[in-house]
Amino acid sequence: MSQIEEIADVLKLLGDKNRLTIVALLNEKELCVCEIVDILHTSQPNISQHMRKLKDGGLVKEAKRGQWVYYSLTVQDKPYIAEILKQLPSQKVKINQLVCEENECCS
Amino acid sequence: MSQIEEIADVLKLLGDKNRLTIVALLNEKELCVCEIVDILHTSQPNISQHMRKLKDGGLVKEAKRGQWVYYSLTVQDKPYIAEILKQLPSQKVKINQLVCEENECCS
DNA sequence: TGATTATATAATTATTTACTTATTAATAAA
DNA sequence: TTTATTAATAAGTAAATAATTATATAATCA
Repeated sequence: MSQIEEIADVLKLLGDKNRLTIVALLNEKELCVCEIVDILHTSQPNISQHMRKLKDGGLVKEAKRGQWVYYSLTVQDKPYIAEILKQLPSQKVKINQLVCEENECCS
Repeated sequence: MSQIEEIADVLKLLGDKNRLTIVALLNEKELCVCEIVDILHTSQPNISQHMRKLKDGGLVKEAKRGQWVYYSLTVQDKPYIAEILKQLPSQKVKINQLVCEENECCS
């Protein structure tokens, strides 16, 4: 695959509102699937499938701990993604809301 | 539309091999439709439709001169696109090949 | 004027995509 | 061991997308 094609595929991954929001969230801290489901208000299988695409595209990695799977960004090798992340609004509020509902998920 | 949604839409535009190549080409110099058709080896309507999407997304502008329509980039307001352009391989060779076949198109 | 060239638009098709629902697997807790 | 909880997978569906083919518009030129 050509270099342009590879970059186009990465941008296609980020060209989806839900996936771009997930990446913005993970830019604040690693999160487990159920936390992302909570924040994005969509179904667990939907998020699970988005995470697989992001993983296949090399943008995130997973770490299983207990019954939870935590995802984190692996975009250090792609400087243009850092620039995109700078443009995205802070997700701190959403992350903090999670902490306030600790008994709901992943606590 | 949210800020994340707007950026996702731009990235979706760039997340197509043909459109990303067009943007890389226009980063070298403005081009008319028939030149882009020549370089990308696809049909004129196909390119025309990609150009409309890029225009609707605010990434290019058009300038009609004679029977030709020249397109150029309008991405000054989006710094993250500059960073993406830096990662793309140079299109100078393709542009120069165009010049060598001057009697074919847009000459 | 009529022919040619450049581009856009319309309609169609095939493929891809995001999402839902249902099910499975794995871990943990009662 | 039964019951929850977390996450992944499979199957199905509806919508979006890229490309093709055919046609229309507009400018230039003989």
